[in-house]
Amino acid sequence: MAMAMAVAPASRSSDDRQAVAGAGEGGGGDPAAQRRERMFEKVVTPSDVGKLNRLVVPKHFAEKYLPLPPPPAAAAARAAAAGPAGTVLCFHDARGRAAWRFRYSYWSSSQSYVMTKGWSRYVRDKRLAAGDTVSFCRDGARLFIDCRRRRRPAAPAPAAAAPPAMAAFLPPASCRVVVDAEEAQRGRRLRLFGVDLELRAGAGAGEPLLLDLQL
Amino acid sequence: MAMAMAVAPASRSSDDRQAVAGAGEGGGGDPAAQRRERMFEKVVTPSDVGKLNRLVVPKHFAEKYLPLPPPPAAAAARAAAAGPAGTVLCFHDARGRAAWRFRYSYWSSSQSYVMTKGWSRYVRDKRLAAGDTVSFCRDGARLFIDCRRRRRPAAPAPAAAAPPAMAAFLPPASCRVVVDAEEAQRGRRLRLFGVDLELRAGAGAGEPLLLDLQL
DNA sequence: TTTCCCACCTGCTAA
DNA sequence: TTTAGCAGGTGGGAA
Repeated sequence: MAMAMAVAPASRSSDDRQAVAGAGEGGGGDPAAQRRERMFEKVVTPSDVGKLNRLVVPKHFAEKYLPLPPPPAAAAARAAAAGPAGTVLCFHDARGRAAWRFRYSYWSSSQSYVMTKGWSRYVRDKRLAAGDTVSFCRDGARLFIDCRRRRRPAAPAPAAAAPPAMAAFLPPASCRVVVDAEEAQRGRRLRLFGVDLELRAGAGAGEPLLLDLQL
Repeated sequence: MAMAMAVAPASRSSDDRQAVAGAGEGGGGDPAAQRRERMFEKVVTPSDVGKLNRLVVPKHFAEKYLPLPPPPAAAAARAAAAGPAGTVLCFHDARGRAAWRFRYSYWSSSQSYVMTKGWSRYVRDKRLAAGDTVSFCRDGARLFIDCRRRRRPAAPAPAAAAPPAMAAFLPPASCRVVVDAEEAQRGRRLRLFGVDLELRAGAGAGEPLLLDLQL
């Protein structure tokens, strides 16, 4: 994955629009928002908003702002094996009255801190896309979450590059759809002339799949 | 996924060949087999025979035939947290003298009943494949398990299943195109609404490619 | 290391 | 429309 991390402490740079309380659309001039301490923000990766249903929290931010009781401490957890590891964090929506509960835990296999359960709902409800930014703040013990769109909305969807409905009957050029192998293995869906094409590869695929559409 | 469940109580319908004791190949005319009460059978899914090492038992059959002490009862199980939940069921092989022990438990997270430990060995030893059928019977307290191959050893090329040109405008049911991995690697061509689809897989493909066409 | 196993998790979909 | 069921996943621990 060639995506740059692009994680930064929420600095007060000039282009840092509504990084904390959303002075633009939702927050109005909420004075309470002024008291919120910025913790960190992250430009989300494709994986963060994809089917892995988890947000990787950069380790240094995680350990600074969201410490977890026994993170690398592989203590005797057999006795208290009740329930999944980690904890549940409740974030208030910086722009509304909603609250977002995320399971937050440490994955020793990848040595990373992640938000899992609940995260996919946030991605869906906020329509988060790769390149967008999520920011985390706090006011005392109260936690807040906010997000904002990336600067350039980017090409929406290469595959959906606007094939006009009538293109099928007036064949245009040929086009090629390259499906990343990893994506393909998880189930990739294309839409062709109003028909959903779901493509799945076997387990061992190593190279990208090609779907040549000769129109 | 558009996979039909194809689970049914083992009824004595006319096409229900060798549903219980395998009168065809193995069981001969075993009179003992006649006393066995059919419980249920399931056409196993790719997951049931794959790397998840578990068989999902349809809930209504599980609750009817294989009740579990405290299934939805979220009783105080903290005290006796020793060992995994659930129980162990012992099934006699309907065709032989073997016995198969499966851990059987309830997963509250997915609200489903599953056979876990021991199941993968059965899959391996019987060479179970997706689409095959496993059936469960009993004679009093004795439990039996049997399996049989799927009827059609897999369609050679359902791709040519003649989707009429106008089908796109009068949406029929959904159809599934299964492309053999080896075929796919050599370059497989489909024709959809007059459009040639050339499909190529990567080098390492191990399983069949699926192209679900949901019309 | 690999495989199995356990207890979680979630999107899709049919009812 | 909402929801229960389940197919298809995950990380982590044990063997």
